[in-house]
Amino acid sequence: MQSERNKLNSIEKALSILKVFDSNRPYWGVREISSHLGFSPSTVQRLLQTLKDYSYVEQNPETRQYRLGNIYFQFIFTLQNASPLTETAQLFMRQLLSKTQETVHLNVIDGTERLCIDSIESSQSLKASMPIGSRSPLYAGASSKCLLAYSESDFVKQYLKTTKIKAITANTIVDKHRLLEDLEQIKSQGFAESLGERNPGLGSFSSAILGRRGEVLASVSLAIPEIRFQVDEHRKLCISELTKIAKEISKAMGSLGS
Amino acid sequence: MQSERNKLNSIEKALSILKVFDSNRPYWGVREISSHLGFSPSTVQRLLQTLKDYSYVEQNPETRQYRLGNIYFQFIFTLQNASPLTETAQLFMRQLLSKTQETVHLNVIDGTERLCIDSIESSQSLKASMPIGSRSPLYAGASSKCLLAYSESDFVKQYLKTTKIKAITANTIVDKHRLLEDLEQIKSQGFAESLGERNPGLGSFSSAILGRRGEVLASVSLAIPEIRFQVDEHRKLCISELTKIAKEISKAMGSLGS
DNA sequence: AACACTGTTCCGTATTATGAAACAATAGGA
DNA sequence: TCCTATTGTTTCATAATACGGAACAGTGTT
Repeated sequence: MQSERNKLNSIEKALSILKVFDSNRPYWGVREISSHLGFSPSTVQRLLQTLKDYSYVEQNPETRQYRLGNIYFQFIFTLQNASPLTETAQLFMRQLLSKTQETVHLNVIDGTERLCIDSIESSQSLKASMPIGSRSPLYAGASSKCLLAYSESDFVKQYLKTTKIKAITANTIVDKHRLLEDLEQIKSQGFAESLGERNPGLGSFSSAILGRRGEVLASVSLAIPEIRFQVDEHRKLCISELTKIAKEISKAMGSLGS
Repeated sequence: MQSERNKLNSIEKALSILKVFDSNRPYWGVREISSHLGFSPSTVQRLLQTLKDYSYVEQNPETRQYRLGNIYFQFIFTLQNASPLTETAQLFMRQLLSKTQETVHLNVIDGTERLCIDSIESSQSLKASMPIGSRSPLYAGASSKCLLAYSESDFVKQYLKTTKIKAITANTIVDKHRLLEDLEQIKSQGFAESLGERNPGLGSFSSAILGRRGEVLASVSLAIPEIRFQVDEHRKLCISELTKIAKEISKAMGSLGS
């Protein structure tokens, strides 16, 4: 792949430039990007200028360095208002928050990862955080396992075959057979559960949202601090409210029910 | 400018294509975009293909139509974790939510509009909503007026000269002199206030976040349903907590204080 | 079966993106 | 103060590549 030396057209170059901006390195100079990507400074400069004109990047007038622009907020706004999923899910997610007082989030499969596409945080002092845009591998955490459990078996097989499971915490399920058993249990009981598979001290319940043809569209989840996750009464409340609301969203999305 | 018929390079064309996707029209076909923008179908097709490779758009395998992709969640994640503003503000915003139980949001000036870049929603049954990415003109609503009040006077003059104020609701301040008086009052009392200037039944308080050189970086705001906005005790609590926290964020951002 | 739509591919040409080099502006030493 | 080593930015001749008309390949309708 990389032997094909930079067979990129101008669009690909522009998009590659946008990709270099991340949390670790939000600010970049022209020549930094140039040497990082192997494009000439003038090319980088010209592309950045265009991207700047369209608000995809901003330039600090003092340091002259570039960072991401504000246009992405627009796209998120569109995604959350135009996607039938997010739109209908939001009402129900709020209900779930008010009933459980725990952080509620919505997740989809993106490539081979779970992607959080919406999140409403608990207002308790001790609560789990789950920012929009956060990702995790599909084998760790209730939301991930739930998405995987309801995926087509071909996809699951392929995924497990090509994925090397790395323990993120001591509780991550690293054995593929145990994981498969877990997926079966999730389907039979209607929800996924995890404790500290990704973050120590953090528990989670998750239930699937299914579409018209029974395919998995997303998973709704509750992220719960361990101290409350262990309280039996609270567990029961969370599980029952969560599964109830997941069914309601599924219905609203056209699912025919089980 | 517009007489220069479509003097767009390929990048500009690609970015123009992305712009057609909005809440009103989230799904587009190749030829629809083609006739909408005046680019040839083959050009649109080729550009969409590239954008698809980089997750900027997705294609529905059945309808073959295109919609926005998932990459924007990544950018938002970066923006919220790499921007010193959002990062430091978030902790304080949560404190403000738990003390007032009202929806807290963070806003910046983007062009000639207020742009909401972060939001934590109240978990009360009756609460104001303020989605990330939402916008309003700089003359309506507490958050907007607050941003304007602390902007450089040259900018304010220029803005008022070039802007035609349209009443959004019956309560929108349409008189420029009254607006200027309001801005003065905001600066002297340290917070902005509005009731139903943009949405009937919705009140709001807002306070400015200032940077090292005293320039306005953002505004933190509370969005409050009118029924609670009118309760004197609650008003006092909200105002005092809001102004306190705005000062703390400003301090954390390097402001020298007044 | 013919038609009217889609999205997609092909291909020769002319537009346009390209990178070396020059320019401009800044900061830090000596 | 001058020199150097950095920046970001502009220029320009040339080579590369983006372009659109036309053809292709599906789909659903008439």
